[in-house]
Amino acid sequence: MVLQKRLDYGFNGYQVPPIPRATRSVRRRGIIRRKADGNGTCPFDLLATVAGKLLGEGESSPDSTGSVRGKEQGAIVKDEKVKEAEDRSLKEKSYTEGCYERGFFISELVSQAPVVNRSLSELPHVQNDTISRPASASMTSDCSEKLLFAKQFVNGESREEHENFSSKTKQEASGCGVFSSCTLDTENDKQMKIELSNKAKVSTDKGAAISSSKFPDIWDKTTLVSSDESVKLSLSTYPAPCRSFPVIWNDVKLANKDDDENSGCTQPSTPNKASGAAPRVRDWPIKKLLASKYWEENLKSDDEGHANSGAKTMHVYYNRNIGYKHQRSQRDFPFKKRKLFKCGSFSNSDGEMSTDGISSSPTNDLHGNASGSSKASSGDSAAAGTSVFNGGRAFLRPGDSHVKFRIKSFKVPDLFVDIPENATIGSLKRTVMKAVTAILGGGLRIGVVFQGKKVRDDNKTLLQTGISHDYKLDALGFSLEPNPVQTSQPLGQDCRSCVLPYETPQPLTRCPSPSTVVHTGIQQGRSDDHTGTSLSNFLESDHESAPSPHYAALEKISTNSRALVPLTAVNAEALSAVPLRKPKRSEATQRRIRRPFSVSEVEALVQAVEKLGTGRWRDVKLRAFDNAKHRTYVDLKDKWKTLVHTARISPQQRRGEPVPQELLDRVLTAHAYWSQQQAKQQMKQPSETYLLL
DNA sequence: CTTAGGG
DNA sequence: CCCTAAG
Repeated sequence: MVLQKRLDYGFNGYQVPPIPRATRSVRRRGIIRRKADGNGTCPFDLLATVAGKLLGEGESSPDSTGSVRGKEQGAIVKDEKVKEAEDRSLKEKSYTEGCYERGFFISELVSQAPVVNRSLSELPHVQNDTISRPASASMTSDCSEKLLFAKQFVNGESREEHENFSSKTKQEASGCGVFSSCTLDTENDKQMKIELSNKAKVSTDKGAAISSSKFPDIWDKTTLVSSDESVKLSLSTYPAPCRSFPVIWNDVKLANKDDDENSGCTQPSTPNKASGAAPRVRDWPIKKLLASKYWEENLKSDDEGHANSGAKTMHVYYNRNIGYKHQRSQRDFPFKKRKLFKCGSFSNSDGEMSTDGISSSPTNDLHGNASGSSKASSGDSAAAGTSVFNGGRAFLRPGDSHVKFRIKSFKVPDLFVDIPENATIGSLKRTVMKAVTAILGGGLRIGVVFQGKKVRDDNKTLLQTGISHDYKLDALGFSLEPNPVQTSQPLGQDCRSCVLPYETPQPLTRCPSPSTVVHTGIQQGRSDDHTGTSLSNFLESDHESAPSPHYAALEKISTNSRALVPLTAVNAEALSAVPLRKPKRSEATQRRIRRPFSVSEVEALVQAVEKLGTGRWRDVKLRAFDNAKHRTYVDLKDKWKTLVHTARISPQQRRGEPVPQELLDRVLTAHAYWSQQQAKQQMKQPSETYLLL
């Protein structure tokens, strides 16, 4: 019936001429303008009406009658106002929260020669996850990387404790969690016991001989100053040669908990900006630019120390490898990539091991450092990135020649977890699990340190090494190191590519030092992102979809595992100081979830397009999907595109929820009609312009 | 911000 | 769906 009716009208019914584009303000009142859309002259209106009656749907085409039309308009107009207001508030809120959630992560990577890229996807254990993560984790072999963990100081009380992470840094709750130093502890305190015969060989990788010193640090500290708010970022960096994989999980520390009373971070809703009102999104670009300027300048001039004059200071984790003394100049090879997730630093020189990792457990370690908290230890030990064993203990078994080791726990490499704020706890767990699994699965190998020295010779027996049943208990240690990349490493360089759970390599616009790259990442809620881009994403994120207690998640985890240390969030100002990063879709920017159009939606879309044409998606959106926040006009446009395509292909080739042929026919019909209209318009336009000229 | 298209 | 060039 319907079809028949339509045929009756043919295309002659398409009388609705495209409405000339109006200015935005006018457009806002689009509904009014729509009045001009032929009073029911549109064949589709009639069709709809007829169809509606036939189907008993009542009024399926409000536009068919003036009265109904009027109602609709009024309603829409009103709704729009409300909506706009709501949107505004929503956006603002989002923005605020976004700033809050944002983490700040800067890493610099300098690489050299052979580049070995390794993407997570290559790792069997790592699968696409719900968390947004960098496209691919890539690492350069033989590279050194700098990583800057920025911590934000809220009240200018930052202390220049370069070596102390646990300084009273003000943190903000951020979506990013830096797991610094989380001991992988076997559940229930089970311990790993390894029993080896004295003849067993110590297996270590010899190749790892490149010294980190090869990549002198170019700048240890830098200060970032955000232009408008005088926020300063004191950044410290440490070289992180790939060869060493930092295995560190600091105790989880919830962003604001201990030292953040002032930051008010715990309350997401409280903007942490000193300036007060959150900057408008539009200001971003400018701010970013300005900030970048400062940034660069500061990088150059602030090598020696942070100019800590700003009221607010971004503190950065400072990781310095011990014995790292080379000149920066040596480090000017082109960098290849940077990633959000930094490959931890690890002292390369043999002796350094001993000073590095410290077990988070109070237990006396081999090093006897017994540094109280892991956190402190990680902070204290310059090579924070270091991974080290802890609790290595030997059991002596008088009778035999076997040596028993009790490895209480291994530290895990730094992990950068970026997860939408509304992700579930479960997904967070999975995310962390995957990251850990990825690392443990293939990216690690064991290093052996004996009496403060790294035992490189895999062929030596324990006995030869001195690890006998009567060796000093505290002399042996193990470390987790990045696994060398099997495939590439022709030169035998020992810079193992790090397995990066999350990556964020990106061409930097430019860096102060030729070889240095500062990579920053800012986390974004739900829509993640480490960049400004994310902000917009964040704002646009669909709050309806899956809101989840982000903080709660962090809290919970931290409480349970004490492994979460949210990356210091950066406030708006701080964010603005993160310019070096090309807004290229940040890691965090996760793709919106796919939401197949339902038949009813298609119906609505078709109907709207029949009436409005194919060039007014915004109006289509307003008309038919005004309350479907997740459907943007671009989405509608895309859907129409696919619909047209679908209608043209054979039913067998179609996938997904089948769309009624009837609708597809209408699609083709309407598409053909409007295409023709468009063509006509184009024909006319030129001539008119021509005439005018 | 919207459109229009390519990816 | 995303990304972007254009307008």
